[in-house]
Amino acid sequence: MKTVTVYDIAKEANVSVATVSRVLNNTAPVKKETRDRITELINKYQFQPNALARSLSKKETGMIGIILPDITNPFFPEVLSGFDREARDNGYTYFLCDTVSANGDMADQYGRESQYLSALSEKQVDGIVMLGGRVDLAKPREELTSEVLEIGKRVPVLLINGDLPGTSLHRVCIDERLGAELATRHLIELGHRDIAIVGGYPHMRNTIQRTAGAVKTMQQYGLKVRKEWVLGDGFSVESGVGFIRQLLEQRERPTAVFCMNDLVAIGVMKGAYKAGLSVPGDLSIVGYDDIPFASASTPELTTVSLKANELGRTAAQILHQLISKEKVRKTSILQPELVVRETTAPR
Amino acid sequence: MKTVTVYDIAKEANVSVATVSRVLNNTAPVKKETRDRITELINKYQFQPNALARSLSKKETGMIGIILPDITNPFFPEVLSGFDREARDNGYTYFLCDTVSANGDMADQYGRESQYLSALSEKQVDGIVMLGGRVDLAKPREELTSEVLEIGKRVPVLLINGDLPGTSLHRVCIDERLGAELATRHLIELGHRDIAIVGGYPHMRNTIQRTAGAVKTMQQYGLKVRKEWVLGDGFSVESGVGFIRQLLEQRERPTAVFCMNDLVAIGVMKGAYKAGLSVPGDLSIVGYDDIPFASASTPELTTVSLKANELGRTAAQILHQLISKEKVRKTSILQPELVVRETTAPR
DNA sequence: GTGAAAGCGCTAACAC
DNA sequence: GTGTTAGCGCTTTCAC
Repeated sequence: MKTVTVYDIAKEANVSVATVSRVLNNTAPVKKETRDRITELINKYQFQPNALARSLSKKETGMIGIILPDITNPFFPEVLSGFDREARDNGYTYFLCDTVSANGDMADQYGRESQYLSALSEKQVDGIVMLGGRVDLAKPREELTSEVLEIGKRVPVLLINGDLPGTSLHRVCIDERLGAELATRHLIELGHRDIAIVGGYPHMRNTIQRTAGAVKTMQQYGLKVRKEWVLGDGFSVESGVGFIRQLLEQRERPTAVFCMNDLVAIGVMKGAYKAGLSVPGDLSIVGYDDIPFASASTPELTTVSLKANELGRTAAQILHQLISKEKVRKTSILQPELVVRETTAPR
Repeated sequence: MKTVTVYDIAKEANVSVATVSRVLNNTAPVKKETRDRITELINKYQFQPNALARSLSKKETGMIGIILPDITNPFFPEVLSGFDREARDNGYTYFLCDTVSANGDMADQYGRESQYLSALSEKQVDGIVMLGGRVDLAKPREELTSEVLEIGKRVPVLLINGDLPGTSLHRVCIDERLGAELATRHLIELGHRDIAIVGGYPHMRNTIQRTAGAVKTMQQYGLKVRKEWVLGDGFSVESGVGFIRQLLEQRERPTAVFCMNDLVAIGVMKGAYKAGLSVPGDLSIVGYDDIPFASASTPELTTVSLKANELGRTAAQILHQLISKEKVRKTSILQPELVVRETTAPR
């Protein structure tokens, strides 16, 4: 079953391939009569132009690459979904490049990012968006940065909620500090003075910023930030369970805990239950991200919405503008929002 | 900044493009000396072969398309993650085609599937996998089927947990009936006799099969299946909340409920709490899918694992074989597994 | 309004 | 071992 090409259509229609191409792309007027003849043949043979050939000559593919760490982390599908919608509407189709997921082997995460980066570049994608992974690092190694910078010269690169110091790549972010402030202030206004801050990784920008926001707010209100109530290393449910256990082992206990993300918050909640505490009766908990589970748990989780969907949507818009060579400002910052639900209560 | 091509490399190395191509693909022996010279230039210019051109001439792209309804539904990232891992290892990169997500506009879901189907085909993907959407329909419209069949003639198509009656497309599935049997039997063995079956959509194959499995099992044990305890139309948390409300309004109440998926189960659990019931004290609940949240909730959800990850992994394997023109059996069936956690207890 | 022909960048016979 | 050259299937000047 030979695949039919513009030549086949052209021949049978007694025109040149140029004309076929013209009706295909509506790129120049064609006499209605010939146009109809061609259209008919196209339908007859179910002709589908080869996108590879087209892209090769047009030097644009309508393909985008999106590199992220783990689609299994519910935060990412949310931004992806916003991104998808917008990108789709603009006629793009995208490669999903997951650098960790499944094998859970973080070890070579950055190596995999590099592989994808060059694979995408070879595939001539029109644009690349990165989130998580190296762009989350507070101090990425030099090569990690320069590599992206190099790619960025050939194709638009957009960072979501990340940065690569010194590159001035385009990025769309959430105001992380503000999010943390919102959460902390909420707790304080409920009368809490003994607040723990748990989760995250000290080498990640988001953790640093969120922690800074929380600490600053507590200090503004004259609250003391206790070292032993600031626990790190983990973004998972399990780590959350561990954090609350550590907290409960101490002589003095906090009455509220601000978690670096919702997964940790869920873990903390689980751990609290197992320890016989009631939430929010004995312990108020606020998360961060507002993943779907946040509203599915019982009690429903009070959290900070990162506007994941909007983040993705905005990213797609900006990337599109970048690809269209429109002027775009380097950094777009979205405002997070506190979502008060059921895990927080007056002290 | 002109992009460098094999010609540039060839010229500077004083060889022909053929030789460059040879070292690029290791497709024929090249004298070490010339090889080194070429390799050096490749590095010097950071030369990256244009995958479009390569694919155009080789007639293979290393690209796969995967069409699914909603990446925001936690079941899908799980299978995607298994798929990703395996596909990546085999050198594929894939387009994620989400047909619902974000806008939540189910209305034109099938239309979007069609669009993606032809977009992928034009992009010359090496294979396509479909899950959810039309392949979940018990009785898909004729065009929905024939369209896929048509595409299937030009490129391998694999269905995950779905089918298109009369097409004999390759597919990898879970034994849905068995899963439902496992769940139901578990409940019965705990002493429950009043079991409700809630969630799903009557026009979907999985719902039909799961319901059939549950009903059959109940009958085997001589239990009565009450019409008013079989509630449909919904796979969401909200629908679950609605189902339990309906159940509790009735004069006689079930002591256990088998849910069509975990989201519904979570909703049922929420609703039960709001109504002042304790789980599993007053009501045992079992879900279906084993999404990550199933083990994160409190109490942790007893559910049937669909082996989502394995489903994805297997799909990638089989698709690879299909692409490599190896012999593969049409249907692969995976066994589900009951995961007993905390939402089920003796009557 | 339409055609001829030169690319786009790579691979793969085939010849030497 | 290496070079020549004809594709792969489409777009796009430039003529007419």
